[in-house]
Amino acid sequence: MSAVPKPTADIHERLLEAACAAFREEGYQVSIDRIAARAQVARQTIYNHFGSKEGLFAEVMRQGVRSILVTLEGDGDVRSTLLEFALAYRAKVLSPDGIAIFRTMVAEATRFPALARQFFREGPMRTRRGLARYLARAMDQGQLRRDDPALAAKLFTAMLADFDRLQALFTLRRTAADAPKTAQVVDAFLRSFAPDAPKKDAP
Amino acid sequence: MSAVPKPTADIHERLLEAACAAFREEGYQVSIDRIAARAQVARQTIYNHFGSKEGLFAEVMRQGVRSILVTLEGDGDVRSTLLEFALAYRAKVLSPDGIAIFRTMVAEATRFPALARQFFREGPMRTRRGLARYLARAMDQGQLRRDDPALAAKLFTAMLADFDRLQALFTLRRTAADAPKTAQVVDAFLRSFAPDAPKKDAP
DNA sequence: GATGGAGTAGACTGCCCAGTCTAACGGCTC
DNA sequence: GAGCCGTTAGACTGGGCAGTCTACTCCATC
Repeated sequence: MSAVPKPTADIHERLLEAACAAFREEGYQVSIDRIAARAQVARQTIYNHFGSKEGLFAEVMRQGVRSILVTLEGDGDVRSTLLEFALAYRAKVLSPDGIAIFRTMVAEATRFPALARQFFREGPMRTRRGLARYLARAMDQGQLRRDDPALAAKLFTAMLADFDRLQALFTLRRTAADAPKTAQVVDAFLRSFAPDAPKKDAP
Repeated sequence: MSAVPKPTADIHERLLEAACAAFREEGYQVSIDRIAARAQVARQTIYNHFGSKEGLFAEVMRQGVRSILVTLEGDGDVRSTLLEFALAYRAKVLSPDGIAIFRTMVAEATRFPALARQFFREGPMRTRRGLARYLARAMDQGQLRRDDPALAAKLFTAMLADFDRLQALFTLRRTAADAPKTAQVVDAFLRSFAPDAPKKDAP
């Protein structure tokens, strides 16, 4: 099995996976040889498929950001919709993969400025825009106080991830992304963006 | 002046400064030779002073985290105290230096786990604890709703920095840390943590 | 069974780097 | 002026790495 693991077609896939794991564990400075060994592939094969180390890295990061994306579906009430999103968002962003991709992209942003911008657009910005659209609708329907939806989305995602991400990045310990904590954050957000005054159904 | 810039005593300082700038601009992988050239010093001198590249790096990062710290003094009302803190905090954390130190420490946290932990303790944790103490007092005095001060501090610092920091890290453009935006965040925080109900002086 | 495409092993080039070592320099004190 | 200390320039060691090149092996197709 270790002698003949070559269905010859999905070598590309295998290579991407190996490179992904290697870059996550060791950063961009991992050597091509180590990636090749990991994928059980000759070094030259990597150059055949991706042209250069930079090409491989770019492909891996583009794939990585997609794997972290979270979308939100809004059918229930605002709180449960936001809570569901919050749980999924934290699960992705604080996962070992999410932290590793974040770390690697931060580290290499100055070396690959275009890639870093793309990462930002297709990661944080995309999430924020989707969330802002939802919040805008909720504001229109009077379920949230009228305010800048983009600002609200920024603040919400910030509250969900920031401190725990710092902790994971620097202490290298996985953060316990437990549901009660997440609910606390959702409620703190809702308190700040609740509709102005309950004049209609309260005295 | 460039031929004899050697007061022979503060070579140590000059070295630290040069290393600081070099690490910020190029990351840990900057070569010792480049740092030496920058400080106009022989390579051997670096080893005399710091023992190794790692020793120099550790010293630079420890100094860096201190330079970013923000303390808060609470004499005025809550809002103006928090606003003052918020402005100072954003100015430090989103400054080119703040972003560069953050980037470097994130990138090297796996190589220097002990240093990264120290960074976290003496940076984000310290700030959060100071802020939490202040918030706890404000809660005791009824100026803020009773809640977990540590959580409130986490959320506040998150709202202040997170999204703009991402933007700076990935797009490499400096974020406009303008005062109105900061005030918006402070007010969003205060809305969420305002005292429960104005039962005393309102009907 | 010849051809060609994809993969492989490994040698090789050219480069960079951390850290050590040596010999010399300059200033300081006694 | 002898001795010492910190500094300096540069050679040197030992190592790693990206990317190229060559010679070879499969394997599928025709």
